[in-house]
Amino acid sequence: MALEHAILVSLLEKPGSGYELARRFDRSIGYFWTATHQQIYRVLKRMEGDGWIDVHEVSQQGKPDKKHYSVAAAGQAALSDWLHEPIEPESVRHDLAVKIRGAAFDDPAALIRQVERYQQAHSERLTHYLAGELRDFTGPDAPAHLDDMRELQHVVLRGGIAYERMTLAWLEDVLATLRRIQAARAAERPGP
Amino acid sequence: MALEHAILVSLLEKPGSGYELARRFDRSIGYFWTATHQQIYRVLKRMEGDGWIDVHEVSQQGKPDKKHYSVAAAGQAALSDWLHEPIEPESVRHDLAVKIRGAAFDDPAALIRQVERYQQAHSERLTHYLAGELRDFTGPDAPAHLDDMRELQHVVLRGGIAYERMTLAWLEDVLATLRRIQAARAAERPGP
DNA sequence: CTTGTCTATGAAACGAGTTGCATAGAGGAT
DNA sequence: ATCCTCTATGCAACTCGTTTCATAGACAAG
Repeated sequence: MALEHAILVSLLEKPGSGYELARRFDRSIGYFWTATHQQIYRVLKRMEGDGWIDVHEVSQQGKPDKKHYSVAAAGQAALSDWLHEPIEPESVRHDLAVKIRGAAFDDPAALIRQVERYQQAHSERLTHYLAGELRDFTGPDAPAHLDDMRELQHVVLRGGIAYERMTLAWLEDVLATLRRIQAARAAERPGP
Repeated sequence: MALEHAILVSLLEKPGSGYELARRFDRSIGYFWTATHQQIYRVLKRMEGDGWIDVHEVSQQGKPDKKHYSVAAAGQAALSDWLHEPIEPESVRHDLAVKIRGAAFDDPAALIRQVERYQQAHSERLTHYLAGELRDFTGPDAPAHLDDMRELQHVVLRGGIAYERMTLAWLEDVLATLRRIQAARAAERPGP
């Protein structure tokens, strides 16, 4: 029920087309809210109908026409209302936690391999976040004075970085636990 | 697509009825995978049809009859297959991150209040996790030797604890940032 | 010259998740 | 007596998210 609001924020940060929004949802905003182009186009249409956003069609040469969206007054108001609502607890859905508990009833070896892959993916994501932070917020090219918008983007990014670091530390714990169990089982039923 | 698997794990840990599962999804398993009783009953029916779980109806006195489920061989196999699949990256959906970035375009005061409430909710959850850890895994009443199942439950709980601690630290950062912005705006446009 | 990628939008169908409602007896509270 | 909560299951309607397919021109690689 909040994709609308994520789109409003993204359009306030920078107006653009549905296509452009879809690419942003693969990057910055997308680290905290995923959406496919299908969802985005559908919701944009509804938001336009509700008067939350304004459109104007832009003819381009060599490329298809695009619809340029920007936030209307009603959209600003809707966002403001939403910001005043209580923050709902995230609805969690962690495959990994379920799989770890499932490993008690199966050979842990397969899961260990998957956790190692997962660990690498998170490690890469951390590297990516840190590069982005250096580039946009703390590096030599970053503006000396950050405006509110960028300050807030930065604190969200810091949250992502903290999350990745915490996850990587925990994954070490998980791997150690899985390997300990694997070793204990091997000792119980020794091979030839 | 993985509620089936969460149910399989929960039933392997302890067989029970749909109602009992629904309550577990409000507690232990529910911290990593949420589900309502509606979803659970629907999926249980499908799993029964697929031969993943066995049922036997239990008459009770003073209470409605219940259907007692346990995992069948086909269910064990399905879980094993799933554990061998790659771990998919969590699909993230953080209201709070979107709201923080939205605060650039609105008065931060309202959001500050909501973040403070949210902080308290996470603080309570951490306390709750720590009490559970003491009770079930490290306290005087905990069994001296933890079996694999409980070892793995414990490492998942440690993940939850690490997550809450990380979140609380980050929320302090968020509040400091929001307050700084609020103060800067007040200084720019001073009141009477 | 065919295949593939990028920009740009959209329809249609399906599957997952949410919300509201219904039933029904036991037991406790006011 | 009446209301509320707990146990226990389920239907129906709805919204949200995912997947597959379609169009269409520009441009680069092989």
